[in-house]
Amino acid sequence: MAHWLFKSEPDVFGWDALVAKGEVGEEWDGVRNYQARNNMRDMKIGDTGFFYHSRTGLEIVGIAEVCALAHPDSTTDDDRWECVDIRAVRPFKTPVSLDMIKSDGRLGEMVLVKNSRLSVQPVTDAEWKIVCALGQTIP
DNA sequence: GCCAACGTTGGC
DNA sequence: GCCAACGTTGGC
Repeated sequence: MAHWLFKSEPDVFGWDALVAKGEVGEEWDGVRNYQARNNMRDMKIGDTGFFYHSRTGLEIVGIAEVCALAHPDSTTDDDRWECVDIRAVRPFKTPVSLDMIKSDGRLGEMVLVKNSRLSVQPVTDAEWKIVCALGQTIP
């Protein structure tokens, strides 16, 4: 099972908003970047991903899972753009801040550090375990 | 709110 | 096909 990271500005759509969507989850629409789209095309049902608050917050706050495979983005007629649906799984007991990630030598290769602009990122198994441990959360 | 970094666009 | 100009993102 692969792991990912979804970024969102909490002022626009934060963790609480995802939790409020419950089992049905939320269409992760609005992504207009090929790398991010390709990552979503690679996702399988049940893949899990970190939920990261960008711009305000700057921390990973919980774990989400993919509950619908990539499908056309309903917010555009442009058929290049696709998205998955995700739903909240569990919050982190302790949010893991960008500072914590940057100061942990084992996480220096995370895409979040290397290419912070990419809004949907892959996360390696090793990174997944380390961040979950930092967040005091079951992987 | 600023601005560096990045991706995309479009003129040539 | 190159690359300058532009728009957007996100950390600070």
